[in-house]
Amino acid sequence: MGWIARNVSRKKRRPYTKTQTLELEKEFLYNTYITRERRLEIARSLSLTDRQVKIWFQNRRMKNKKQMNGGTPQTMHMVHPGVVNVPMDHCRYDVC
Amino acid sequence: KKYPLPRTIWDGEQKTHCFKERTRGLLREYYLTDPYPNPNKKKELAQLTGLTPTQVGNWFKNRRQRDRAAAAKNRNCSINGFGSEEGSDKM
DNA sequence: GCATGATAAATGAC
DNA sequence: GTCATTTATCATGC
Repeated sequence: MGWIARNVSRKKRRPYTKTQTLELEKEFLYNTYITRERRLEIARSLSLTDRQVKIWFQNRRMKNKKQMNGGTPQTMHMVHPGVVNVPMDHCRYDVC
Repeated sequence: KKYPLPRTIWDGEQKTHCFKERTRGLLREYYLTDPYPNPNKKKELAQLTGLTPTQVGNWFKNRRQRDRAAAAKNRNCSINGFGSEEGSDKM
């Protein structure tokens, strides 16, 4: 693959804060698709870039889709069955 | 523990931390021939092992990641020597 | 403490 | 946009 000759630096993965994730989840509950305008608004309020919010929604839709058809829970880090789904599997600090 | 994790009705590979040796062997074997299985192959391997296709995908993903890390480490250890490139001893 | 499976950000092909 | 993938990180068993 191309990973041998990869000179262009990749943006380091930075886990989002609890607040950031919570707000994004809230927005996702209202709309799984976000408008450009709303995206800019959220990005500004959460100190994220427009692109980051966009990507977050894309990844979140994929996660949603997987949860929809995946159905059977056999993962190690599942949320409590029976408990109304708390958005966020693990995100501990507000300063990541 | 964070979650008690009740044992669910699931007769495949359970929520174990580590898959069965037979499962790992099977995945390993295929990995050597093709580290990038297509969705159909993933499904097939899933049926063969009792895992979900996602779990199979995760296994290959982790395997590639850790192989790359090992290869990179090798290259660092012997910058102008012969790094044993791909493939790690422990899988 | 490390191996291992799963997940969260980020990228790129299409 | 989706989707497979990479990279870093998390959680857990041993």
